[in-house]
Amino acid sequence: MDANDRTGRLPTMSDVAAHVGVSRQLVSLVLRGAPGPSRQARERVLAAAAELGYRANASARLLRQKRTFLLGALFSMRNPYESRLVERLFSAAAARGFGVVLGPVTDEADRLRVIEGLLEQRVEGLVGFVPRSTTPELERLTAQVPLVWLGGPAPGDNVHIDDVAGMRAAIGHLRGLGHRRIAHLRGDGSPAGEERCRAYRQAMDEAGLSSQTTVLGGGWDEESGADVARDLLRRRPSDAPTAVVCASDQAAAGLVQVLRTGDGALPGVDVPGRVSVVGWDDSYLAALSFLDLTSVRQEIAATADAALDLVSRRLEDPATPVETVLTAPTLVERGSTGPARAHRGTPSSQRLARSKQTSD
Amino acid sequence: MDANDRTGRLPTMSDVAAHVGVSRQLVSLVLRGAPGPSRQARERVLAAAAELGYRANASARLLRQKRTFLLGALFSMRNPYESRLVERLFSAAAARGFGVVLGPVTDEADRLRVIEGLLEQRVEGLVGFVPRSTTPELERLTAQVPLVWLGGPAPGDNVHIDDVAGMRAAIGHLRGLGHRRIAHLRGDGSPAGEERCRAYRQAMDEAGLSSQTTVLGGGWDEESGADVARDLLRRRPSDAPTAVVCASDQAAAGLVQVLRTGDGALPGVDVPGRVSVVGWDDSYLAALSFLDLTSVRQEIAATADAALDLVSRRLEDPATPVETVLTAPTLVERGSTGPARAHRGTPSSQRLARSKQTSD
DNA sequence: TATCAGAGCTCGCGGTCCATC
DNA sequence: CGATGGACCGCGAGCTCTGAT
Repeated sequence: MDANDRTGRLPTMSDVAAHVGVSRQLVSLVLRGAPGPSRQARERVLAAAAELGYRANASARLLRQKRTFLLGALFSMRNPYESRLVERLFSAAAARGFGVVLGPVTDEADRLRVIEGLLEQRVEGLVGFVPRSTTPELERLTAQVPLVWLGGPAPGDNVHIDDVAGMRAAIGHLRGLGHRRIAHLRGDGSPAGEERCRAYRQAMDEAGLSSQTTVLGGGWDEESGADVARDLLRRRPSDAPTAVVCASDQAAAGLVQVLRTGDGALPGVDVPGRVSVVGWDDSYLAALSFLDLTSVRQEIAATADAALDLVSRRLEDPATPVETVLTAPTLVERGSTGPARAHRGTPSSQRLARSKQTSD
Repeated sequence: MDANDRTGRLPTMSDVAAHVGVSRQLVSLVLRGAPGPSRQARERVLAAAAELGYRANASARLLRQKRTFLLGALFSMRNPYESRLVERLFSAAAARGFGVVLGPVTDEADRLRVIEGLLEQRVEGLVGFVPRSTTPELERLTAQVPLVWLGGPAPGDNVHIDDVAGMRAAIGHLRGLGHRRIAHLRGDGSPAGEERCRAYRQAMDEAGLSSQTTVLGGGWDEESGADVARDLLRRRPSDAPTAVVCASDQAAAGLVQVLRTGDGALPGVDVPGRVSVVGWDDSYLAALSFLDLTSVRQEIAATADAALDLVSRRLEDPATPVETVLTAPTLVERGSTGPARAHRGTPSSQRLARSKQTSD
């Protein structure tokens, strides 16, 4: 427990070996847990290593080994869903004997530099969230390494939620509650947003509700939901959707809060009494007691596992055909959806129908 | 633009050197941008490197160099504030010639392994968020490397917000609006939470409001705020605080939303009409249009810079005395705080005072 | 003499540092 | 000044060597 003497440098395997009076290789074998060393040798080496405060040098190990068993993760730390998934990627990768090097992307232009950094660390593959847009440089770079895209459709291997199945589930649930005017609060213009919007249209068609198709807003965050809410509050009930399927929980949260609270002179309306809202992701937001959002769940663990399966396969056989894995969503039913109301009463009678009001 | 030939291994400096017909060292000098090589040599080497698709090997460089110029960041990816700060740490460190290695902590027990991983990568110092609790192993480990704690008081170098100054600003603001019954929605029992709570008491004392001191709840997240809101909604106005200073924006968000919307049979109340709310951090939540929280701002950039200053100083001189840097907070005034109302009217007259109500 | 566990030796991973031409 | 040769960072792969069975 001497820690390292203040030599300014950490002890190496040679130091440990000298301390015990054995060869450096023996120390290496012991510390790696490799077969060979005798029980006695093991104990003495481990004791010496602890005493000297030995700590492996990752650079040296990585440099020497044929493979690094490292994967890079390309994501935004600002996005809770991405962070969660990357967290999960850690344990899933560890279970397969891989380490994960984080590559947090800040600006879109930064992406290239992050990838270069990961490649300099000799990651064997990449798992990353689809960029809003791509560039020739990006494509050239990503062609050099096995890569699986997450979060939306992309050229090459990719894993993302089955948007159509999710929309079918959400819209089926709402139909069962009597809704017909079911709108979609869309994400942005990225491939992921477009895909989800297409899925909404398709699911509405399949449900025989083509004529009710309405796409609102445009954005993933709370503010996008809030904007749409203000729009809806201005409409007459007969002119507004009775349900909204959102592209994200964040947007759903903004939508619900502004719908309930109102805005300035606009009085709030009840959720789900007047409008039912479905979120997307089933993030922690959806589970908050005061939001209690029905949400289309993306299984984070399943997505992470599928991504690693794909990377592993491509590492083993670079010629394996490109694959898209759609993960199965599940609808988590909570309190933000409820029966559709027939709009026959006057606004005032509706107002009385539910005795919730804001005092003061 | 040949990319690397499919030899299975990336080209090395030797390959580039051979391709140009010069020595490996010259290539090294050119790629490092070191002085020495002639203009001609530079161009030819760079061209060859691009042609062959050369990419530096970080492990080899780190292994050879005397110093790594690497810092480790210990944080939770689930915490938006921590993630933001670490993001900022990246650019701030880069400006000083340091790289940052991320060490995302998941479980508290995991912390040790994360630190060990960073030390194996030979980070020269650590910047980390204070743990909820400490252990002997943790202390032994952190004693081996220059370390600056963030987010709360801790033994050793640390940088965190000046809680007392923040509380003074918040309470002063509220006093100016006529509030006296100013409560505190506290964080958890961690050092950071305790410190902020102490600061609240001190600031209340200084404001001559000792008798009005009230501490509510316990937790940083939205749900903690929601719980406190439900408690407040049950109280008679004369028995409830007219203002609440929260330990976090997240808690403030939960508080405001449940206060406004009400809960089940409990009708909502107006914010800031009935209760003023102050958040803490000035995170993106505070700026959301429908929350619009007055909040005590923690300057992320200033905190990151101060942390790097401290680490740098300790790297240069390990014997420099332990230091605590308190960053100056600023109060960002928004719409969640307003004039205190005298509670002389009847509840019904109060209800009429503001014509916001929930219909349907 | 053949076998084999246990330990050691040599080389080199891909760069940088220093001295030298 | 511009370029080079050699040593070396800390470790792991693969082989050799030793002595006991």
